[in-house]
Amino acid sequence: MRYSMSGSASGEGNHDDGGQLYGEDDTVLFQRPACGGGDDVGATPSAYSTITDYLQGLINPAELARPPSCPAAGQVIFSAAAPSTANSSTSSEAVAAPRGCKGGMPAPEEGDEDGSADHGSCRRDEKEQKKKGKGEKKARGSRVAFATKSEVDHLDDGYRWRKYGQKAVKNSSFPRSYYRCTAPRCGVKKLVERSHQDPSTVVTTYEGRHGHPSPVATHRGQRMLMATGADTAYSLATLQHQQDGFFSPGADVYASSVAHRVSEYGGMQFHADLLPDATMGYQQGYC
DNA sequence: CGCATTTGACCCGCGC
DNA sequence: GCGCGGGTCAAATGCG
Repeated sequence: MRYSMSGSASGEGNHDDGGQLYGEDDTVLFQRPACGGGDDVGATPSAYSTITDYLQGLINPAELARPPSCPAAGQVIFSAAAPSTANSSTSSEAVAAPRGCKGGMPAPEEGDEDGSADHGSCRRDEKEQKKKGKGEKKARGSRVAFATKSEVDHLDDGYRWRKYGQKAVKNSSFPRSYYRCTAPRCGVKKLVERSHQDPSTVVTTYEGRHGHPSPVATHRGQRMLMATGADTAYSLATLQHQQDGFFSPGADVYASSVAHRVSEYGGMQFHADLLPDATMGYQQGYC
């Protein structure tokens, strides 16, 4: 409960130049195109337009793994990253068991008890096991990255996260934060970092899938209400623009504090180079 | 007091 | 084999 609702998330207001798609080394930088001249929210958004959607299992990473023919406009940029290695892309979207790790990295559904395991003589073994579990570093489950314009690093996506680490990453002046879902038996992790190319962009990479409902959603009783933060707010704002009435007035109000700011910004970027494992990335509204 | 965050240390994989 | 970088652990600390 310590996580404050980051409804204060807001766009910076500096528009992307947009319209470009260029590579840097092996990376691909997707940048928002003008797409329809300013108000690019004309297209019908995908039903899987938000981080929340993904977290709720509405987005199938396998779906993300293949470029959409024409993604909807004005949504959160996200990319799916198959658990591929730098040298091999043999893994599919399915969670790959860590090499030789006994028991391996527990699947999110199985949970790792979030460190609730008994402390004692076996701690070392546990540690080693977990360390070995890092073997899955290159053979992870599905990863989906979202790039979001936000001032706050940790966007509230409706789930409760516990920060377990922070590291300075190479080629970036911003640290990367590591979060784990606090729900018992849920091993979902997320990495949050700012784009070194656009500090106003927060790249959130989700790893694994929640096997439980969002606490916020449960509390509010509405799926869309799980959506907070600029990312989803942006989507909501987009929906508002379309006046499709998809979400409830409650959700409208809930997100409006940030949505209007984000929507007027409207620019998001996805930096593939922040996601080494990313096999694809696209920005909705690119068509 | 309980829980989350911070932060230095540690481990592992990978490239050279 | 060694060094680098990423990811994780866990004790210390902070906060409500």
